[in-house]
Amino acid sequence: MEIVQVIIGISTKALDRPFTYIIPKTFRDLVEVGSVVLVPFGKGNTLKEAYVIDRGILTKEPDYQLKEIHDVIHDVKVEKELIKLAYWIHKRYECNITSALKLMVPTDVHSKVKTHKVVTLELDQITKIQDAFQDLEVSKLTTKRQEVLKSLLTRWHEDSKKPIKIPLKEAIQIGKTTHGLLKTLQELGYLTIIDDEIGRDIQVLRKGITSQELILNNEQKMCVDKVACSLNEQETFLLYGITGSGKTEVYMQLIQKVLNRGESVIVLIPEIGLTPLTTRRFVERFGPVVGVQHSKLNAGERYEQWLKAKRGEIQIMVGARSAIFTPFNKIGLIIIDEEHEHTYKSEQNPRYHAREVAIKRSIDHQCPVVLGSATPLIESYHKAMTDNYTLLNLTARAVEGSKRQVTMIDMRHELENGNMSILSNELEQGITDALKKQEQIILFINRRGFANFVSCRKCGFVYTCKDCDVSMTYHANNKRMICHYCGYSLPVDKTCPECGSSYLKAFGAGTQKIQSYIKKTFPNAKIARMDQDTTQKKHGHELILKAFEDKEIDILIGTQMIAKGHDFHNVSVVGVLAADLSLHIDDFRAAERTFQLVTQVIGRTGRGDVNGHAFIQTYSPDHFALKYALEENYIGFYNEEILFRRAMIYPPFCHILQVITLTENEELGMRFLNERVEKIENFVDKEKQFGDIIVLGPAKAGIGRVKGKYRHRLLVKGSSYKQLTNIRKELYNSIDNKLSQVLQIHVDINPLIMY
DNA sequence: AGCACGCCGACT
DNA sequence: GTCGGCGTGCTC
Repeated sequence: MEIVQVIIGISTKALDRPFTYIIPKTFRDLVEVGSVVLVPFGKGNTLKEAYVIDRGILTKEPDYQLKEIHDVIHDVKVEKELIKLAYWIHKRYECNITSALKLMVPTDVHSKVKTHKVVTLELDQITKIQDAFQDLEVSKLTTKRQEVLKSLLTRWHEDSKKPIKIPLKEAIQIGKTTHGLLKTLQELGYLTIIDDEIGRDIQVLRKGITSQELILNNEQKMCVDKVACSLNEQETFLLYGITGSGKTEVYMQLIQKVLNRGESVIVLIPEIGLTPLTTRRFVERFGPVVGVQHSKLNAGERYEQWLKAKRGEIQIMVGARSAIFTPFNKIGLIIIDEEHEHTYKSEQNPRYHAREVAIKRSIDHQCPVVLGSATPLIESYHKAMTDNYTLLNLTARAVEGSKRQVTMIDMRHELENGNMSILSNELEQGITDALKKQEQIILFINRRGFANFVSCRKCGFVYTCKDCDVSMTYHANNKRMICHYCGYSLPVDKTCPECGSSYLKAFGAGTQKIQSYIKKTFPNAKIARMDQDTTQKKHGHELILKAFEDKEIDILIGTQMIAKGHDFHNVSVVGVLAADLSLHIDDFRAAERTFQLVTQVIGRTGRGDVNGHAFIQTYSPDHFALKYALEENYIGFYNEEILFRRAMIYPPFCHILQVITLTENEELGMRFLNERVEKIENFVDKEKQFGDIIVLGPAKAGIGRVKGKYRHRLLVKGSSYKQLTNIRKELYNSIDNKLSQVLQIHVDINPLIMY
């Protein structure tokens, strides 16, 4: 009897093992390793999707009744390489094999959202409708049909001379009608319903002009040549290239070489929503062989991209973290741009790091990996220094021309000189000058909302969230205090809720406050704000960025997201309003993160024809991270930071395991972690060879309470990843069903953000 | 994730 | 006595 081993598509501990099913005769030719099948499961025989991981012949009769495969999803199959990869992820990141396998298949494969139907009205159809309205006797338009067509026509702009396109669902809504009626109208020739295979996002991207290869400078040529030499083998390159050194062109010429060999390329970028320009450049160069994968695609669009990659209809996949699982037959190159970005590490199970997965896949495909950054992760640069990665340098600007100047402003002096405002005199003058010359300005503040916290100057009362241990942020647009951790909000009072005095005052500045201040100071400037609050809508990012690019905005104020690799040519002034904000956080990466951020912001200016000037406002001008960022000296920063990492034993000199417990009972979390520490110490003693384990904590986490749950943290440092894996296993095993109801844990090895 | 079994309290 | 609450355990 022919049988298969399958993994049931339910991510739970109890089902984290193979189950055996019989292959019915009808499916003999269809079922293979990697097939996705539907099987009856459990007492109720509910149909579940399952992944075939093995196929064979039944040798001995089991003591339970075998069931048969119910159906095969024949257009979906997971390649053997990716099944192996799932097992690797399962083992390395300690997640259910099911959730690892699910990474390999686009989500909702079976929800049948494979195509996206669109109602279109071509220009001649619109004319036909209009004629029909003139002569209702001859046309077969019932009142209902007329109404539907009329409502659809409201989407038409006469002067645009473009046909209408409306997603079917939307058309049904606006026409207050049904699919059936629209079909009738199609038969009568008033409209067309088509399968829009690819989402609109991608079509917009495709409309670009094609671009030509640029001429490389010597450094760039050397980079291309070096990587091109290893196209037949696994090698990891770290491409350290300062902003404006032309990394993207290096990527593109390498991609061309790989395409010429008939192989495929995966390009990872941190978050596509933030960098539509980068994506567009790939599409403009390589046209229809480029696929795009990101979080804003719907299930159908994602599935389409996945299939195209599988069928070889596309050869380049540009995407965020999850694009690393693109099912290409033969990968010839993997590129990870801005490799230091923390978005490459998944914050949910499976907590994989795309760089690690990339290197794993490159071994299977025997191809190079290129990690690119202007501010490589300290760990990565260290790997390059110790010959684990091959270092490639781009130290010269690819396009000579504009220059930039960087000024650090000591805000303590501003205060001494009587300037109490958020802007230093120098930066204010810089903005004034830039506005005069019709050049653009970017102001960066790493905090959204209006003010950091609101407090009473009489009694010291501070608005804090009722469920989280954090102060709440004032949002001016709706005059409410908002908790940025759970979203809880309160209307703000005129008087102190504690002592009734009228001395409530907002301290610290967020994007909103800066915006209102700038508006007052520069009343004639066009100002926009870009942060989580203004970009929630689907195309929020693109709209603001586009408006800025089209010079409809003079001053752009924003958080992190404006610091990413945008390429604006008319920006002459950038200001970091409070460079200290990220410096004093409780994380060993504070200095590194500040360096990255300031470097990135500085890199936003002086990109085109206009000379740039970056202003860095700080209360700690002597901090080494800021000093080196100002000098645009990564190597200097690395050399100093690596000493600190070595002395204090932090990555790359150890691995870190972080345990966060969430409990409603404050003591429980602490008690649990203390018990674990005892266990870990015993455990380590027994296996003397891993004697370098260092336990920090347990202690209340930096943010001690979120959404009403107490958070405790334990850190375990050690040189052996495997040993930390063992500790992680022990942690998971120490929680039974009962305990898991009152205590949740999050365990992560080498997290990029600690809190 | 479901579904059934089983052990308790509340009610006809 | 019976109905139904959900804690516990199993699923090829």
